[in-house]
Amino acid sequence: MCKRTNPRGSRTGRPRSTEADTAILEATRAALVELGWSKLTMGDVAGRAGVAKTTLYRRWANKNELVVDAVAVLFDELELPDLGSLQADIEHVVLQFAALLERPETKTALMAVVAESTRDEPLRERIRASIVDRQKRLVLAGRERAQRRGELPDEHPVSTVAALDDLIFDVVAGAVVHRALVSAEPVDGPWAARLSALLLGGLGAAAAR
Amino acid sequence: MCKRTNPRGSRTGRPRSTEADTAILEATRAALVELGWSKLTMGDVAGRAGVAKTTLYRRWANKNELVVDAVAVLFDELELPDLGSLQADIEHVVLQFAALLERPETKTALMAVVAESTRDEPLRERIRASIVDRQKRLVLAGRERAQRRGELPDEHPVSTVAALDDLIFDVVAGAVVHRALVSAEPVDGPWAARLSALLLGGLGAAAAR
Amino acid sequence: MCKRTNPRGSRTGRPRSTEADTAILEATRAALVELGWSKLTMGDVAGRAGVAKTTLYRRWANKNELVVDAVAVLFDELELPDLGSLQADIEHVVLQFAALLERPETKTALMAVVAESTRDEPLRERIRASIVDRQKRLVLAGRERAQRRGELPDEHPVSTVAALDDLIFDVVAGAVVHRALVSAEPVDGPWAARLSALLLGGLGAAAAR
Amino acid sequence: MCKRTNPRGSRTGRPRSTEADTAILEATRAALVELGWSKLTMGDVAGRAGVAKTTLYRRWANKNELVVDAVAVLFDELELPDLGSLQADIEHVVLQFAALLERPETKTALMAVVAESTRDEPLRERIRASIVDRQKRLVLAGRERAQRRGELPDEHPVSTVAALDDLIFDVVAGAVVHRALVSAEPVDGPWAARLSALLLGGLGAAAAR
DNA sequence: GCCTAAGCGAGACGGTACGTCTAGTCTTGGT
DNA sequence: ACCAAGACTAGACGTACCGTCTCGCTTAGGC
Repeated sequence: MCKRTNPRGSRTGRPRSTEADTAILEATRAALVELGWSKLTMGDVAGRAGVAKTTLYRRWANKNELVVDAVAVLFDELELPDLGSLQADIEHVVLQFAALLERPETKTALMAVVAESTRDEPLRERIRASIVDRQKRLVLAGRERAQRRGELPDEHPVSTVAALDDLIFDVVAGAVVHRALVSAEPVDGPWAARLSALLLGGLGAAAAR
Repeated sequence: MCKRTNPRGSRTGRPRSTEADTAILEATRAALVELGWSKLTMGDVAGRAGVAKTTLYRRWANKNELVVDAVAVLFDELELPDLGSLQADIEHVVLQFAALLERPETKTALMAVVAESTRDEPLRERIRASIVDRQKRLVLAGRERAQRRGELPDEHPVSTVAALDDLIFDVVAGAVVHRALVSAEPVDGPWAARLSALLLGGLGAAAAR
Repeated sequence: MCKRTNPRGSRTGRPRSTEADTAILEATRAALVELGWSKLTMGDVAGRAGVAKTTLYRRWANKNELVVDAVAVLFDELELPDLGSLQADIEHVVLQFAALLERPETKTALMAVVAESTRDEPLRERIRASIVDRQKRLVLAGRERAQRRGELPDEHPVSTVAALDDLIFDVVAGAVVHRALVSAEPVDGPWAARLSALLLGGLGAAAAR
Repeated sequence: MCKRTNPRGSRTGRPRSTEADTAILEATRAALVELGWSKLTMGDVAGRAGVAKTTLYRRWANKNELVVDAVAVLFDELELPDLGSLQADIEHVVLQFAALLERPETKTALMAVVAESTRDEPLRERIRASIVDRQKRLVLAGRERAQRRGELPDEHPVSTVAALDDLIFDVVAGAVVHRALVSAEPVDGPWAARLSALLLGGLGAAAAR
């Protein structure tokens, strides 16, 4: 999560304050809400957290890594309750994800750190570990549940299944992000319904709605 | 494109140097390639273009607007030749778009300006006008061509058609961007084939590949 | 005085603000009075002068050089009016110099920059040019005047005279500084009288007072 | 020398390490040689001494007091062997003192702590006790010896004698320091001879050399 | 062929944030 | 009570950019 010099935690010296850890992450989210990514400053975060700037830099190398850690936890809120059909499950997770992207701390931060990550391999890895891979579980769970229900065939080899999971993930997440942040149009029930229809039956099915 | 004080263009005074215009945009793209979005500075661009900083600010209000203009023209390269089937057309445009996102000047700049735009309405409008809406023509053309070919039904009301165009746009563009920049996996032929199968026939069809 | 990139002053670009120059030097002296050398900060000086920190650094490389320039002008106040005898002239300049060293902006700054100069050759040169050599004129004038009065012989070779001037300078300035700042005893009329007696007639003469 | 909480030395608890005391003072002198006053840091001294920063602060209230103690001992090297005449004694002590001021640990530290002391009364007192007053013994001894030799009259009242001692001290020490550190000229045999001639016989005598 | 308004390169300006450094204090566990 | 280690607050450092503002000079229309 944040850098520790000693592998198994040093035994000597004053230990890091865990209160500072949480105060900093909360302050970061608050600053994101108020200021957005580009106006967020380390000094401001330190001030909000009641902490010296050095305490931030002792834990995170730079703004990007701090923000990734601060935002990552929000993505753990996403859940996939069994609503009885794949269609309903998809619509539900799409709306949940859209609600998350509506929040000011995520909408500005997510794109910004992804943008930075195109030039910063360690940051990309951190994003993948903290955010991206953690959400793939939703696709996995949904697909397996649909197979159990018989909504999807399950005789395919493992590699095909993995490729399909990746595809679904990129399509759903990408479509929602693009709709919400690039097109800047609402991700609402009808749109979610059209998207899930497209996924289940292709363009023809989507057009029929 | 860039701000002109007088509505119909002032008749008096020294006219703006068009050489400066193009030199600045080229310098901006070069700086994006070398430095990426976050390390690009106005002073550096001015230096590369052999131009004073004032000359930049006379034309663009800030870094974001300059970068949008510098990058926008690249998106006009996208074309949609008739390859005989909707499937082929989709795969072709997906690969074209992916190639564009591979270029360092686009990959870092696109996400960054979108991130900024979440807090900057004029910037969002500029992005929409310069980049987003310009690419919707591809969806429009592809969908109409498919209808002419009989691959898609065409009796739907206009509003439904528009909503479908928007959906396709968000799904295709979103999926490619997400795959390329977030998942950081290659957008290659097989993946494009799977995506187009999904669009045409839904998950079942995609799984069959 | 302060660094100028172009030798005879660049013709191009916005010229340096001379108001800023004087405001900064005045602010520096005010800060020295209030805070002393070690608590004086560049940011504070900038704030007092109503100027950005960069404007300070554009003119002076560091705190030391700024302080030397700010304090140097104070030393130009020293004068050597003809009081009729070498003894009176010496006592007068000693008391003047002591009054200067009483001022808080000089007393703390002078020793501090001299201390720094032991590790910084350019600074030593600046001190010599701005402060030290400028005061040697007093010794020169006083010695010549005494020779005209016949209080001192004048048939010596030039090199001997120069060595004597240097000696007098180090003895008088050194004694006053040491008395005022190291011994921290008052430099008053009686002490000045004893010192001048010593200079004129040696220990025996000083003891006789 | 350094602070002890209990007046007669506490009986309870672990006693302070005397090895640490000497290691710290040696490390301080070494750091002064390498870095000079302004770049010397407490952390660096602690590191060199193989000691925790806390251990420094347990003994000295701050950097200045530590440096005064570290340097003070060097001044105890000064001696006043009987060379047979006042003139020879003066020249000898002048050259000794100059040699001391040549050493990097003294030249930078002495002026720096004096500068600090202009704003710090306890520090001034510590300097006086540790350094200044300790050297006055040389003046006292030299003057008494000269009186015994008959080189100086000895019928003066005590107050006059004390004032003369102070004057000699300020003149000699001040002149050497000023020559060495401000004028930055060598304090060599000829200069020492001129200075002692001045002291013994005044300007006329000094000019005659 | 002048006049004049705007553009131009250069670079100083006020501001703001950066990431680093140091001072001096505090908190661990261990001697 | 001491010690080593190292985290802590506070705040200055010097640098880098931003976007604005003079400067003196250039350039092309309109007169």
